[in-house]
Amino acid sequence: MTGNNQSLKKPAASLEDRFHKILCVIVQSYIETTEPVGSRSLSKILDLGISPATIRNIMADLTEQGFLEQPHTSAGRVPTYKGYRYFVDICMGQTPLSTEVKRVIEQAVRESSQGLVSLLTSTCQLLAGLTQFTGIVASPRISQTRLRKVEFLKIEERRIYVVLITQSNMVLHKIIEVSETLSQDFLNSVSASLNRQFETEPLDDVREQVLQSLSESHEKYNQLLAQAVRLSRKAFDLTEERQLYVDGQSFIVKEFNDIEKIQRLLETLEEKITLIGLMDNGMDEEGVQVTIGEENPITDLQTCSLITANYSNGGIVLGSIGILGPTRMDYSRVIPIIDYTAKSLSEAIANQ
Amino acid sequence: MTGNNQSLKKPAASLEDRFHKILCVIVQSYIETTEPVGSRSLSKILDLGISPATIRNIMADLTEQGFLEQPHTSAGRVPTYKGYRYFVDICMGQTPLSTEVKRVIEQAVRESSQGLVSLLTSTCQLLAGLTQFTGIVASPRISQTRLRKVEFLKIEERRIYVVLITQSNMVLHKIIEVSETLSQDFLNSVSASLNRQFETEPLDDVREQVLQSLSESHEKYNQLLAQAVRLSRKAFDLTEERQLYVDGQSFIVKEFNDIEKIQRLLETLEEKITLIGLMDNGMDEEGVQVTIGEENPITDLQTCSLITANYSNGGIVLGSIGILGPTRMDYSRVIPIIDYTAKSLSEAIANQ
DNA sequence: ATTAGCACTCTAGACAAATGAGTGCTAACA
DNA sequence: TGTTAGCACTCATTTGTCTAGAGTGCTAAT
Repeated sequence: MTGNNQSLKKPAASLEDRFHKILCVIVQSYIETTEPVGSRSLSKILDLGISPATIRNIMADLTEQGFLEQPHTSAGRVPTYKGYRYFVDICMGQTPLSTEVKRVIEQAVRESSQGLVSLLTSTCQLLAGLTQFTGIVASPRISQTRLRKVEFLKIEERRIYVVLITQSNMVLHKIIEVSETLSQDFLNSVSASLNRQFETEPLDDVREQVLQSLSESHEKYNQLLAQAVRLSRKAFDLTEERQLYVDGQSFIVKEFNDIEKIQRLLETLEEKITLIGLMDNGMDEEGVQVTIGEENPITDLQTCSLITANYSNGGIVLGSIGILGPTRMDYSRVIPIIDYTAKSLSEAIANQ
Repeated sequence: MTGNNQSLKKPAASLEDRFHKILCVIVQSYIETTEPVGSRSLSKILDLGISPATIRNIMADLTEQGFLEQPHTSAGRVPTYKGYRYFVDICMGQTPLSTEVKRVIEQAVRESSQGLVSLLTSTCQLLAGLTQFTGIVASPRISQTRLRKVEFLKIEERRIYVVLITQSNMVLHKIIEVSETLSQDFLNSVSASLNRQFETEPLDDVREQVLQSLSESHEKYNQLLAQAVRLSRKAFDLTEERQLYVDGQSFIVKEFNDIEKIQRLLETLEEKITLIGLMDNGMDEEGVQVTIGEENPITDLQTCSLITANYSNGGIVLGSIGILGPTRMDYSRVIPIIDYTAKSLSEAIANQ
């Protein structure tokens, strides 16, 4: 799906040098102008003394090979997703980020030390602002993270506020309801014991171990222990309460003039669950991932490209960030932004 | 701005009965069909044996008085914001909510007991889903709420996680950074003392009192107390970190076919700060507030109507919820939904 | 006061013609 | 054999014109 270089491994090998050059220039020109590019203007841009007629022949071949297509007979050529893929994988250079942009990213990420939610929210805003496309941020898969500390805070007779602090100092919190009345002292003792016992376990394993410790201590089974187990089970039952932050939907309108397409895109962006699944697809891969047009499994997004990168802590991938824009976006500009932002975000989480 | 019944207090007094009836039917018909309504069809709908010509005369008068306008000379009439205002204030009945809708609202609000953020998020989704317009929810003005409990949790050498529980059992939390190393024991003693001292104070006053208690205990001033004061000051410096939740932007596309207008609206919805200010405008008023078209101070929203209601706890208004839709929305359908949702939300907060 | 009748206005849609960008093909050329 | 000039052709877009239809405002009759 993503990062597929399928049939096109080497540049000069699979396509003649000129083919290569012409394809790149077509994509580049189309990205700049949004206009289908014709043989005459291409001949001028190339400035290699090749006549439009020759170029027409080459373009016909490229079309046959699936890199280009024509909106209609008498229009210029437009890249297919395969054309963009070739461009991204082979032709494209990356515009290095100016130190100013870097500073903006670092600052934005550093300033929001008000906890994870505000950090992710402002990262999302940052992405949208810098790229001028729709920013998307998926919150961490918490089950993969390791726990450092648990605290229980009784806020009412049967309601307990649970604070979970991960190894990377992320603070998670939830309210749980319990059926029995538990004293704060009891809660403290449970948390103390948990903290000692499970300090470095991935969250997913904690529940398992709680159950095990129950059976191990079978003989000293008692009422309190049972309560502690019930409590812990609820506390760690976080069943992937993933969040998805989206910002800059208005940029979508700018890029598409088909009103129905706009609506479908906005609807898709409101389907958080689908999008989270999509973002998670790239969790295994490193670096920036580019999903172009029809490479995207979600039909409504097949006129778009999704640029994502993971953020992580201590080698463990937590979640991913990215932007959604039209296939004809300026990849060389956007990719470095996503890359740097993801890295800065990872650092910010590590330094918290 | 909102709730203004300016020049039109009594129905039968200011306008003849027939004027009243015709205006109402025009608004109603336009809301249903989205088509400018002409004299002929109106004559049929009314079925009072009044000829189109007569109706034309009346419509001309209503236009002169500013209740109606014509998109162009040969079109039917369309209500102005003043026309809608008359309709909402005087003509309109409210469609009572079906028990099913009520149950949906209560259930949605009740199910999300995972804390305030998720409660507000799902309320917003609920509003969008039920009304099929864009849902907007502003988080509580926390400075107005009363405090019940404060806890400090040391998550790192110089980072402290502060949990604030309000009288209405809302949980607020933030991370603060301190310059000196503080022991968890010390933190506990500070929170214990604060809890005793300020239990029922509005959050805004707490900081004041902390400073006062400092000067009062001037003679017993010591290092620890100074630290405690610094800590508390930071903890309570919440400077209105308001959140705004928006959901269902895609519904905007459905309602407007001008692509530029859509973009401007989406941009406005991304300007959270502006919107929060707008929502806060109605904080003093009770019940559902309707801001129609040009009544709205924000230019880009003047083709829309904003329906809002406050949610509160113990008589104190916390924040507001609402929807944004086109001026020609079905007010009688939407208003009861907002009303009931706001009340349910208030209850949910109270029962937490 | 109400209404019928009529001339008038304006929009939306249909149709045709002109425009122009761009192609594909063929024959000539180096 | 690869390249190019030339030309006929295609098709989207634009412009102009026309018509149908809906609705109005005005006037004169009831």
